[in-house]
Amino acid sequence: MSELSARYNPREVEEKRLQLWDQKKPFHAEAGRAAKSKGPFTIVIPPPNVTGVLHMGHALNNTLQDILTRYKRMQGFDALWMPGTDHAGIATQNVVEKQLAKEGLTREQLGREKFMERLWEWKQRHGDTIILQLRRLGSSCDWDRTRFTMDEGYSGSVREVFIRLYERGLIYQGQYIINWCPRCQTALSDEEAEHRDSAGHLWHIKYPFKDDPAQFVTVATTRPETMLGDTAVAVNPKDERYRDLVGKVLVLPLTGREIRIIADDFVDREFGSGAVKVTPAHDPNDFAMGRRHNLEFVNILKPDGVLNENAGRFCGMDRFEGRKAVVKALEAEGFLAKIEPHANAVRRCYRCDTVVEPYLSRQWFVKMKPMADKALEAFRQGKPRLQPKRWEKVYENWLTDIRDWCISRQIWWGHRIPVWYDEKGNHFVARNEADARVQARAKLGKDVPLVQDPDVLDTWFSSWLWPFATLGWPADNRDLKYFYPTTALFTAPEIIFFWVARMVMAGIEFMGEVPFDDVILHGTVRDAKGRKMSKSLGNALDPLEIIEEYGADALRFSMILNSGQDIYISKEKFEIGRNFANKLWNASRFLSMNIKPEAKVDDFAAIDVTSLDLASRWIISRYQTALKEVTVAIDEYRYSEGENVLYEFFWATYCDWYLEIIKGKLDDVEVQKTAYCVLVNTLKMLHPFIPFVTEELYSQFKSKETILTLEAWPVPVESLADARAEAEMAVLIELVTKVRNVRAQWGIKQNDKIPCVLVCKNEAIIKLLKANIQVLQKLASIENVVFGSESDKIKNAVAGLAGDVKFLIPLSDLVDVDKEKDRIGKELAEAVKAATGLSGRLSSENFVSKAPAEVIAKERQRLAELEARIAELNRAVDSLV
RNA sequence: GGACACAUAGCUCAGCUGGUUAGAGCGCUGCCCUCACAUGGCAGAGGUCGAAGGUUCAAGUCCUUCUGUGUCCACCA
Repeated sequence: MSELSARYNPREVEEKRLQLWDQKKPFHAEAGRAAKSKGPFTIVIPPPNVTGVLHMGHALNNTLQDILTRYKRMQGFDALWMPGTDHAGIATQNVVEKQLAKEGLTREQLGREKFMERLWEWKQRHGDTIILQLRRLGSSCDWDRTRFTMDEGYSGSVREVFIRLYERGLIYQGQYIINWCPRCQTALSDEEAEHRDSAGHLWHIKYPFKDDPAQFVTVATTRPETMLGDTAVAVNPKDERYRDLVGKVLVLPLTGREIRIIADDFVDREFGSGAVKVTPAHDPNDFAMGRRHNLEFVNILKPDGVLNENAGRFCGMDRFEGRKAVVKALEAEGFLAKIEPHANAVRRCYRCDTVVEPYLSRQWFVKMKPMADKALEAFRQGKPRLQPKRWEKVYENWLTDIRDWCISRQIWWGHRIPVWYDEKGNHFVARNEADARVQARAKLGKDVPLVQDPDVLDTWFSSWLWPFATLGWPADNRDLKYFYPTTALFTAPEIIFFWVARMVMAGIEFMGEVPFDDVILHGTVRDAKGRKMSKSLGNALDPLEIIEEYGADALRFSMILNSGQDIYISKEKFEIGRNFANKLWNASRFLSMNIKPEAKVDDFAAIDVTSLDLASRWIISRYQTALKEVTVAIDEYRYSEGENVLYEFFWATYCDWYLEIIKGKLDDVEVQKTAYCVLVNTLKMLHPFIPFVTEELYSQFKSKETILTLEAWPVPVESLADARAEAEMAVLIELVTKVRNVRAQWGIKQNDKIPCVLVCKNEAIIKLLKANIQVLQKLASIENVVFGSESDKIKNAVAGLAGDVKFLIPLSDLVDVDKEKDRIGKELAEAVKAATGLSGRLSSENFVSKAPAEVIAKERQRLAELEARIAELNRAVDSLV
């Protein structure tokens, strides 16, 4: 291992490791493959969209998954991490359409077939890129299983689900108000239409009565152009002001259409004038009212957001242009009562940010309530758990107030809806056209021409099947049985509704089981100023650039160390990870230069602990603690904490103290063994976090082709915890620090060995210091140490050393009064608890009143005595100072 | 309009069920290129734990109110 250079070169090492992993496929999972299999462990990747390249969010998300997967694999689970990508319907289609636009083409001009070819080309090129990038990050996915939501097999699962849901009465087609994006020209689900606050206006318009044009009713609206589609005015039936007017006829300005005043409970008497214009074809509430009152539905918009012939003289105008024109006309003709500023939330397309129109159209829907109820039932039994817990309420609320899911999209990139129509509009839900024909023949008694529904399914209608469709469902196979349900899902809170909740529903519906035990919702990656990283803001850090410059380990390490709620990251942060990897490299290099082959043991059982020096017993004990803490932290998904423990242990404890101490003791083979054993096991613990450098170093010590993720995770050994060694080392460390401090203050150079008198009244401590005098001398750079416990002895000692003595160091071993007080208080609480069985705060309500008075009195008496003793100690301390 | 989260050193954050002297990294100051590492070592300065009350022997930690910041949800025109 002598070829190790003084500086760690991540690029070289990572390339080498990636090649090895590619060859040996150590991440392949199958039932019972692990040496001593502990059973299945499964994660499915949140499939990245094929639209883009790896961003920091992916880097975080996949690092988290990789940490757990590598850890579980080391623990002996058959660890499967299922990779794949998502076709991302609208998003991908938009990107390719933009590309076309540059060539001056539209998708209609190109035609469906040619356009789809372009999309598949895009997918071929970009789908593989992101997978490659995930590999460079170190992700230990079972790459041979990589799935794509539009793969043939996967598409079959999607069709199957549609058909089964239809057969179960959970899918229906209907004419409803949906969210329509005039730019994408497709329907959107409620989740895809995001509310965004905007400063708008409230226009008050006068609607005159037919039989008395001088009188009018005033209505208010934020979208004045929709008045062209009004077919009623509604008031609250309990509203005194309008009671007598219900049923009267008004004349709709600008159109001359006669509309009636209706009464409906929906209307809020307090808002505006208390009268509402009703536009059943362009507002979801009005739509409902329209149904209740049998109103006419007047659609005034074309799919592209341009006013149609129903808009009369405004026909041909864009909706926003039309808005201005309508207002102008109303004003000119005296119908505009007033305009006031009004803040309201406008829905926008989550893919292109265009203002969405509530639009009347025929779409396919999934009836959600029955599935949501089952999901709620499971949730109440604790499945899945969400972390952090606060998201559970959000999740529960959404399921409770669920609305039906509009799943048809008027785009081309996606799964074609498996429905065929005949000329009369009968529909046949079928696995393929041949089946549809069979159905049609059975129903109609003859062959008729059939046309498939031109629409495709919402992209999430395929994503929600991800945990089982990737395993081959509906085919009943061994993998599906073994690896489903999965263990944990790592994702961002933004997609709890889009994805997480729906996966739960699909999992229960088709597999009879919630698809994961734990859902870990991690934060968003932001820049140093707290802004979301995005291409348009220009503040996005490119993970690949970071990998090039600092290494994938550095990227992973720094990111995890910084992960709190949200992650604020800037380029300099990656130095921490880079430096840590370098430190690890150099410590290993140090050992490789100083250790005999026979000292290379990786089991503590091979070390004769009884013969070990204090520092070695101490580092073994500290290692045990670190191991336990890291294991618990990973089990509880607190990775940054686990990483922090390792960082502290390895750098501050192992390198800064232990390695420095043993530099004078390296001729002792047992010490060599200890140093090596702790290092090698620390490499194992670090491996899930920084897989490249740890495996490289590990294999340098072992054989070149060792795969560290297949080695066993270390197991703590209780008997190696050594409280005495820890206490003794704490004293040594404190003393050394103190001496160094004094030296620095007195301006003594670090290499200058100086004589020294240590003053201490505690015989046990003096004994300890004498036993470890070499360590003391080395680390504190002192010599001719004299211990003094009484003033005359000190005087003699100083006299003996004559002019050489630079300073005296008194070691305080006085009682810490505050600490004593705390101890007494705790004792009191515990004593009362022991006597009464009650625990809690010693407050009047919840503790004292429940505990028998005499117990409290007795304990309080004791407390008083103890406090008196403290007062005494206080005086003693004061007199010493 | 509803729900939630956060506020700790100049900056980014730890601090889990209340209990030693509130920690780390970066930055800053001073001294060191000491034979693993200057992507390093040693030492140091810097905090009324957002504000005000309260509970407790004990509060950064629990309760109430306020202020500030952020996130999610929402069919009041």
